[in-house]
Amino acid sequence: MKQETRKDEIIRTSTSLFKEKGYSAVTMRDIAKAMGIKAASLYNHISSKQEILSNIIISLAEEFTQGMAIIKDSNNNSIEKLKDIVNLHVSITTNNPFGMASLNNDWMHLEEHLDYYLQLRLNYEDNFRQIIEQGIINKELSDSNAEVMLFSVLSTLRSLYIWIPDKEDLQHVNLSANLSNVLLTGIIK
Amino acid sequence: MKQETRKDEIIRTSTSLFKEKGYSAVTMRDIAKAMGIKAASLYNHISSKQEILSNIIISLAEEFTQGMAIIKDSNNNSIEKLKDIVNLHVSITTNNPFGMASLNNDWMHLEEHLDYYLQLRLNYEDNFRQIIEQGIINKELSDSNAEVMLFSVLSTLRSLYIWIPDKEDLQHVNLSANLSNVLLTGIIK
DNA sequence: AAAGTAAACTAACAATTGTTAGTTTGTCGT
DNA sequence: ACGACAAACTAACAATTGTTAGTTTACTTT
Repeated sequence: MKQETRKDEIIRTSTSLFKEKGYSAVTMRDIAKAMGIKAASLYNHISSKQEILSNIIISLAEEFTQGMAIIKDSNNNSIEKLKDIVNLHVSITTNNPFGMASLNNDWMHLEEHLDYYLQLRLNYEDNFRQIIEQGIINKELSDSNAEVMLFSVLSTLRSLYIWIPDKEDLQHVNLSANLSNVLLTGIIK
Repeated sequence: MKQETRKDEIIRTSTSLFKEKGYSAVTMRDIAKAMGIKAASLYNHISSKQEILSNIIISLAEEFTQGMAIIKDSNNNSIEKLKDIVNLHVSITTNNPFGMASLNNDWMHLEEHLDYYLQLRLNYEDNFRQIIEQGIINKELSDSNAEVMLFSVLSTLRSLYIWIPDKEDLQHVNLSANLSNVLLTGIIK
């Protein structure tokens, strides 16, 4: 663990503000005030407001990409892979729930890195879809619409950031297992 | 069907812009330009930017509240009620997918009506939770964590707006049934 | 033709935006 | 004590923001 630089501190503070009001509604003066300094001082450490957003989003997107690559290439069956994906989301979201808000809601304000982000996301979704389709072929998953399955599971996983900061009683492992169960086997008895 | 007033037209245009960039990033001049008029002209029909957002969000929130009231008071069992809730979301989202983006992402920028909105939302979630808890008591639903179930199902339903405009091949009824199936019985064979 | 009205316009405002330039302050190794 | 450097500051900028005031345009009703 490297210790936190001033730039890291700016990013951490901004992340918290962005999740509450969204990127566009947060001003450089808001960020500065939250750190007890003046807006101009921020520019000793970062080059633009954009850069803060890129740092938050791209690093998270790359975490997902890397996690997915490992899961995809493993020798696990489809169901185990899906459980790993759930765990990946719970893990990343627990470490940075506020950043996940930006990833979900503010990605369209990326300018320079927008194309790169979209590429990562598309790739992630494709891998996810392939795992589900393989599960159907292997008769591990029920033979209903793969798109509906993908959408349903991914929607829940993407919304974790709203929920995780509030429910600290359910720990990591427990939440991941519980969620896998609900997503995979449903809620009906 | 009443015919569309100029104010309705402003709201409709704004709804589309808000879903693409979010409320804060859309200017009155953006809205005006999209309608082929000048920003000042908008004020012949609306009193503020705020009013546009309130109109979009509050009307949708009230639709959900009314729909939930009917479902709650029906004589259906828990599973039928849950299917009705899925159908409610699919129905409202299909009619106004872009408005659902504001409901999900821009509610925090409500000023005057923020408290009212939060009250509607809390009430909705409470009713949803009670239906799930009753389902567990009746042994219609499996006895796992009710909060995880609520979160999982509601997250998927709230994300429908991202998805519905793209997948027009799956019709209303079909999507609703398919989604109910996945949410209730899971994806495992 | 006159009057009324809905809905557009031009021009401007005060406030706020991201950002830059140049300067001061405090801490550290020499 | 001295120089270097990181990191804060003040002051200002050009552009953009939501909004207002007053005016013009084009129909419709009288």
